[in-house]
Amino acid sequence: MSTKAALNKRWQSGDNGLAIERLPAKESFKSRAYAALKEAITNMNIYGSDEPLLLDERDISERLGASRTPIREAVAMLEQEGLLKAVPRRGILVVRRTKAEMIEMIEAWAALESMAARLATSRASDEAIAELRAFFKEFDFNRIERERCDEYSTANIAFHQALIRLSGSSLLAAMTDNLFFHVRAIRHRTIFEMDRAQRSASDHLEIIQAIEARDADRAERLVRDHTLRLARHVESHVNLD
Amino acid sequence: MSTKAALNKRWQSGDNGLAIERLPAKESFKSRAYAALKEAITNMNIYGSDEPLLLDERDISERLGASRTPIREAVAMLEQEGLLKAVPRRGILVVRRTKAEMIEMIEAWAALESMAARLATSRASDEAIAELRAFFKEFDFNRIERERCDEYSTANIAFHQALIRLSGSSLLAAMTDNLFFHVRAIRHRTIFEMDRAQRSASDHLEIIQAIEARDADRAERLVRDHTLRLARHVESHVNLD
DNA sequence: TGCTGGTATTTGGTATGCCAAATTTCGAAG
DNA sequence: CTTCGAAATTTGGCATACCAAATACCAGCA
Repeated sequence: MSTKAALNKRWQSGDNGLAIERLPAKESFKSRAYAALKEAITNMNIYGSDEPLLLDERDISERLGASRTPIREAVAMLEQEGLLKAVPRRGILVVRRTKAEMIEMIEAWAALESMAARLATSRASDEAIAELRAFFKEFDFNRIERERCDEYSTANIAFHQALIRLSGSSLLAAMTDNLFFHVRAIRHRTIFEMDRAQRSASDHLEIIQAIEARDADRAERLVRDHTLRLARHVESHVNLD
Repeated sequence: MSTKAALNKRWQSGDNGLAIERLPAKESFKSRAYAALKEAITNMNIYGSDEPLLLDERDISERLGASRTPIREAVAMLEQEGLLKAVPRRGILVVRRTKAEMIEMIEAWAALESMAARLATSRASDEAIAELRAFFKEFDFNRIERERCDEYSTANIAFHQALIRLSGSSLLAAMTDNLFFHVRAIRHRTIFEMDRAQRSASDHLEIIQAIEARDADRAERLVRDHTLRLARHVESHVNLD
């Protein structure tokens, strides 16, 4: 290979075993705006009122100290993610999910997490599963009593996330994280209802036992039914729209 | 309500029974660029070579007859979707999935479609299921022989999409569509291998029968195993990376 | 007082231009 | 002929300006 040719493909596959990555390169305004907006939306009580929640590009760009361009790119990403919706000449509004959509999300969650449980039974190490059990101990009813339900809900989801990570599939983790984001958004309105359906510590214990026993079918079924039960609960007890 | 107050909430809920929608409002360059780029990427033989596939903002904006701004927003969306990756001072490259990622996608697909099958058994009408069977007839082995495998693969995926739509969940449909996009991308390289694992018409027939019999557990299991079989096949017979 | 029409303002969409980082070019040195 | 490095070029990130559509405001009329 001539020198010239070598130069021309300088970074096409420079894989010579050297395990170094491109250095962090301070993240762009676009990325920072994306993170800031997502964070802001997360901490927003989306379902607290019925008024349309709308943002203003110029206001955001001012507050973040950047021009509108990177903000608009961040908004485009969040729009793709389904969190925002830019309406021409109106504003950028935070999307509210309907009850039907929320139920679909919980069903998708049930699908993904039950698959994760199945995969975990054949892939997770005993040690990793043990960590799950240790994690589970934190879901002590005593804690539930004395801590804010809001925090408990967060911890509850963390348990499910830990379970999903046992599958070793980063895709299942990513997909459910996105679903959890939306489901968590209605916690302000439905925290009490949802927790009642979700905090069945016995369910969690059974799930862990099934995974420990490497019983794929049982683990999958328990997780699926556990989450589908939440879906049915939301269907009959939660009021959105 | 005063006139002023009425004006202030003019479009919050102007629902007075008049069944007219906001007129189409010609889609923005951003949307068109997004569609055009996605279309282009779809028709691209992503795994046909090992060279990095990179795009150029200025070139694209020229060819689409728009400025770089809307193109950049479209790219940001496709980046969020995982199809592109903009690398500063390098270019916008089309993301290639590793074999491990591809397997994770097929597993997620198995999770979502098996849930769809379960839901379909309790929600789909007999008529809708019948349509599925009619659709299935197109998957005649004779056709397989005489048509291009490429087209067959597309039709095969269409069958799975039809099944998923039976669930009535547009979310499951959307999530799997996205997965199918990626899985289809490697068809050029692995079409023969993948079809061998997927074209088991008998599997499809059994699935339909299970749904017709409203046997949720069986339908779910058949769909799951059918797709997980593809995952294992890809794992052992497909060469990526 | 209440409604109407016109005007000023707001707001997202798009085009342009500049900048810094990274690459490529290319000529001089060895 | 290879190597080296500085200049020229390329390329994405960002800021700014302008536009058209839609809204908000307000004067004027009934």
